[in-house]
Amino acid sequence: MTIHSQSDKKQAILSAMLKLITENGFHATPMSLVATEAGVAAGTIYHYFANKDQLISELYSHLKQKMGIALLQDENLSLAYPYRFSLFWKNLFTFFIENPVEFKFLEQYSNSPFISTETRDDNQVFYKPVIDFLADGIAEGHLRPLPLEFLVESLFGHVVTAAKFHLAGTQEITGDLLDSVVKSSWDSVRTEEFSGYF
Amino acid sequence: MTIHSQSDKKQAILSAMLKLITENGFHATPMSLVATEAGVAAGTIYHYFANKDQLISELYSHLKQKMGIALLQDENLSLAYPYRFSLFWKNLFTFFIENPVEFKFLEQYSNSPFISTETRDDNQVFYKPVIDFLADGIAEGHLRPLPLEFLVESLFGHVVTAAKFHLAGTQEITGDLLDSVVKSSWDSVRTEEFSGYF
Amino acid sequence: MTIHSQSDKKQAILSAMLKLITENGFHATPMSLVATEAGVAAGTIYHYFANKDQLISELYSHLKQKMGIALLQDENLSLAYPYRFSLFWKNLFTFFIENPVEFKFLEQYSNSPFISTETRDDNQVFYKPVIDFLADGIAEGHLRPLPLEFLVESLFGHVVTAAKFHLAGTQEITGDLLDSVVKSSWDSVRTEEFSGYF
Amino acid sequence: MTIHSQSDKKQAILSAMLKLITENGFHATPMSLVATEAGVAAGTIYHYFANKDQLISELYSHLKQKMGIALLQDENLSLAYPYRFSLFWKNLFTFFIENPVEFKFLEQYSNSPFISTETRDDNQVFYKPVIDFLADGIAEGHLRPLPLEFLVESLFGHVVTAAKFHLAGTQEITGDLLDSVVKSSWDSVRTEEFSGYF
DNA sequence: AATGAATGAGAGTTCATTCAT
DNA sequence: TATGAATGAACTCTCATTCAT
Repeated sequence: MTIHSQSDKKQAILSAMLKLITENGFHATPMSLVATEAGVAAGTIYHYFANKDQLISELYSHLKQKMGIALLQDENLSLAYPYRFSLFWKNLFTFFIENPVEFKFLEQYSNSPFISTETRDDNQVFYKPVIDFLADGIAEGHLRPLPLEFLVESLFGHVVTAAKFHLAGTQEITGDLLDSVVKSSWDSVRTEEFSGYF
Repeated sequence: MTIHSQSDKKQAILSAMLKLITENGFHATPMSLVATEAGVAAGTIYHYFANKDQLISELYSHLKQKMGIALLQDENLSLAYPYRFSLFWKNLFTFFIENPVEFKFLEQYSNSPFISTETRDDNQVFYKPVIDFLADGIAEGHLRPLPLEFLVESLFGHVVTAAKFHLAGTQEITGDLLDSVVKSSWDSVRTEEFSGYF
Repeated sequence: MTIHSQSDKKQAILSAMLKLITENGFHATPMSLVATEAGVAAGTIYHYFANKDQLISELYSHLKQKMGIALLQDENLSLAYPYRFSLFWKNLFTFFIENPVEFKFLEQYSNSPFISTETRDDNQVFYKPVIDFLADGIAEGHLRPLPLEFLVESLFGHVVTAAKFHLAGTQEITGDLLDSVVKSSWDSVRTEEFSGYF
Repeated sequence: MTIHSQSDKKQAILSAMLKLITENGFHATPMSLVATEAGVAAGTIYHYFANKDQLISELYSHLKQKMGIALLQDENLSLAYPYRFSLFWKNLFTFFIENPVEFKFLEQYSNSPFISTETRDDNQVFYKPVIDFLADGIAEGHLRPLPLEFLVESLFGHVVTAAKFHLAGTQEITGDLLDSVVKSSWDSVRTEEFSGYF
């Protein structure tokens, strides 16, 4: 009679690493501690992951995918462009503030040397629908003709900044304030045509 | 005839750490390597810095100050609000793209556990003039009444995103594109009154 | 087929430390040398002991206990007081000269800053029967009414001095000389009543 | 205008080492700390002492000599043997309790590997008069015919034990108690002839 | 004589990883 | 599959000692 099923253990290891690395950082999170927190033996980790970097990398991929799914939730192609924009924006924002630990991990490690460029690129697939949505927005004159990749990073940055501010705890971003913030983001990319929205 | 003056050595250590930590990350930058790169003995580092954390912390403070000075360059109180906005924006952007290593370090460590909250707070003084400028902007109706701290982080994020894109090398942000990007940032915070600028 | 059982390794580490520290002293006994002498890897020491101080402390406790057991050997409550005194005295003396390395360690570290007051106190339990024996001796008029703790230290000192002299090798303390030495010690604490013994 | 004269500095270094090594032990007393405590530069120590071991050794010799002088104070050859015995005993005891730091140092280092056998032997000269006194005591039938060196160590041990007990602070050894303790020591070495003294 | 910055070997300790069970 | 004792390279940091000034 074991406490963990096989995939339970893998999940427990990932969760333990997520929790510990977010709290203490990479170099203050020894594998032995991950093992203890996950309730498995140190050696067991190496049945599921080749090494520490692989574990981090897999955790990153896992969370990136989770984020991609959240981003696309309730996508509705029949909505007007600004409303679709708003939906994606709020989807991402909601994912961040409802998953603060995951958010903090992604914030800290997306640009760190622990995640290889290859790993980063592999996980872009989950965002393709939104990138296409933005490309269409430029093509159809809803969005300014800024370089697409810049546009993506810029908008992503807006949501991140808002989520960090919200989670800092001084002032919640909800209701009217949330709408103002989305409008602020939208105003930075929309063309003249859409000045009336929101 | 010595090769180093006293402050030369301290500076050499800071530079070596900046270079190595940006390339390899904190935990892949042993003090022995810093010593070699700086051309000093391992023990010498400990004459100037109490420990590795202190060294990182002092490096952070040093660069934050340098960034603060660059931000305020050519400040001109007689200019119209949007032009002052544009000056600060471009000052910061220029500092980032002209000091890519410093930029990468600040990007990577500003929010990391290696920098204590105290160290972070201590270094906010250098930015006070710009924060006041933004607070005035809201008070005088040039900027939207968003929470001041959010506004600060949001605008800072715009410059960071632009600098990262520029440095990625695919497409330079200069000339008209730079103006478009500044306008995008400005449009996200300005009130209706200023729709005509840029 | 392994060379060491689990407790073998712990014991090997304790023995190695005992040998080396007695020969060279604390600060000339690096952990790496202890590891080599014990036939284990450096890291292995830290499975059994939290740090060097802990290792010394545990060694001390171990030997104090061993000494306590030797001291009480063949205790015989039906013997006359002076003969019980003589038994304890010779028990301790024999333990010292038969375990010269252990003796030297205890000599060198019992009063050193390496052993915490707490550790020292914790190990007094092994000597309680003898301390009671001495307290009874005063109460019953066999021993002079000197402060108990002084009496204990004084007699302990006699045995230590004799053992050191014996081990120095110039002249063995056995036979008649041993009896003279025990008598000397006894004469320093006995009351008039017992002037005839030995 | 200097603060220290030449020999002042040497003395300051010896005093600083004595204080620090007694408080913290050898391996917790770095030369840099000795320099600070003595109010001199680290390098200056090496003008007066070849190295750390030499410094310890010289400190040891210095204190042994001081102890020898104290031991022989008020020596009076015309006194009866037991009174001369008592004088030496109390001289040594007084030196110990009036110089507790020096006493602690001598206690801790006399038997440590830091003091070479050579250094130890060199300093025996200061005690020659007392050793002769004891040898005479045996020859003349005042003292038991125990090995001379054993007698010396034994009596020395008595004084040390008493001084340690006194300095521990629980109970002072003065007045009648001091007399009892000297008598205890005397009784352990005197022949029958002297049973009436004290 | 005196300084103290600089040295660099070596200390204690950690921890990713292995492997016999 | 799971264990966890064992490994040993590599880490941060200390400190006795030197030497240019």
